Amino acid sequence: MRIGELGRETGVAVPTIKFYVREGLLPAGRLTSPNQASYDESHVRRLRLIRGLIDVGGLSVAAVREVLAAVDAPGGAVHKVLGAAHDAITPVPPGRPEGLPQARRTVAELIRRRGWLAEEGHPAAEAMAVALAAFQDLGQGAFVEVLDDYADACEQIADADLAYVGRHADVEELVESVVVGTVLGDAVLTALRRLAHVDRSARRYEGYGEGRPVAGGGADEGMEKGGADPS
Amino acid sequence: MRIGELGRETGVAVPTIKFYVREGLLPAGRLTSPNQASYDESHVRRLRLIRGLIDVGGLSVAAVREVLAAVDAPGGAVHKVLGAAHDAITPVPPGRPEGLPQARRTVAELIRRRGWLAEEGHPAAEAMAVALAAFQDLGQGAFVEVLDDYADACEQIADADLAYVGRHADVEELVESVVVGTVLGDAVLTALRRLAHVDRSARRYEGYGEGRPVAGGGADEGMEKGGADPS
DNA sequence: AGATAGCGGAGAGCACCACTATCCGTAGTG
DNA sequence: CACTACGGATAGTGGTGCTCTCCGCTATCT
Repeated sequence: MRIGELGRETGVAVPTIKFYVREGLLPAGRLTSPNQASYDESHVRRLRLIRGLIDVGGLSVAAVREVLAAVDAPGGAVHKVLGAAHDAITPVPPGRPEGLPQARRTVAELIRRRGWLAEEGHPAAEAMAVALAAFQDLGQGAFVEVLDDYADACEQIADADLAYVGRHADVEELVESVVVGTVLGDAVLTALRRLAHVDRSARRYEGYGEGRPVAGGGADEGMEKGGADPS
Repeated sequence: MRIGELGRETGVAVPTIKFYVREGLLPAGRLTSPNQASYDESHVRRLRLIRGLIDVGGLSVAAVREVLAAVDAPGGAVHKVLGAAHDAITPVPPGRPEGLPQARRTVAELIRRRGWLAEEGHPAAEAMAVALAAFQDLGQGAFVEVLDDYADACEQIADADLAYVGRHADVEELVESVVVGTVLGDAVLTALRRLAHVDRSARRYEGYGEGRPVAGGGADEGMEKGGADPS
């Protein structure tokens, strides 16, 4: 397969593919002549992953490069590889609010209370501390009172994620599913949270019946979970 | 208070404040002379909100403008105002994957199965469909099997959020707490999910004890939830 | 054999975004 | 009365994510 076909296959413009190769996101094709190269299914797969991380996950090109480096790393202990991938994924927002040290203590306390095996200085902990400090700055300091509800929910989600991800025998495949599950899973999770908000808000502030009852408007499709067939 | 003090108070550079005023994010100060204006606490508050949404929430300036427009809207029914704020917040990623129609059906089916009072075409539903289609494209179509676990968790979270937000009597205050809770809450939620992943992964792939036991390294702070004092 | 389309590689260019710098004339301040 | 800070406006900056252009070459069609 040549670059044009790769582009058609994935819906990515050819100059963009070249750009990704230059940027080290996508391996170059195998040269068959000094100026002809061939690409295979692994390129298609990798390119789709790149686009997914960028478009849906909202990652920057630089972040994608880091994530892919972690995915491709020779990989010692599974936990380490996953940790590296995780770190590459987790962004820590800028801004240094007033109450950061206090927020860090709140996070450390939460981790302790939960008995979580996580280091205090983990990027995610720092990101969370920044977010909590922002709540504080905005006069919403009481938000910490719902943290345990959030933590409960996150434990459930993490268990579900682990079970899902645990199916993969091959380590490389596992790492990729973790990356995808984490990054795209965030998108799904926030969208679901919005939908749940809409529902709860409708029930509370309308009168249980005013919102259009939903669905059923298009076709009588009876799709169950897991129904979509892979391409 | 003049612009310099406003800047010092919030940690935002004066030219940046001017920029926000030009962009319509922040109302101009009250002119006391043709070329002197005074700012008050509402400006401080609004500016902090803007920075929170941009830095922690990752919103663009344009998105912040929309959100604030919704917050400031004269507001009829509470549910409508919240809906407007919600829509302004929810981004729909670009990219049109192959399986989008199928993914939309999956989402509609989920909403129906859950009995959620949400419209099928809601931005969040669309965002979720895009994310699910991306999973499909990446060969992770089986992810739909954990959707109900995610939905369970989101219902709990939404209930906690509603209870938290429901304290506010004043409508404007309520809307702002919804905006903050939604945008910054996303940041907290994804960070917590990461931490839960780290914990579960450590328990599974290490041996329950290898990870550093966490916390306790800094001081013997005994902070309980809700402890941070507002500034 | 010749025409035509596509290719690999590399550099320059472009559009957008979120600021940031500069300038002007004026206002408040020690 | 010097001096800093201000409001308002315009122009410029740095980073990001592509996109364009050019080159000589190759594969394919007729």
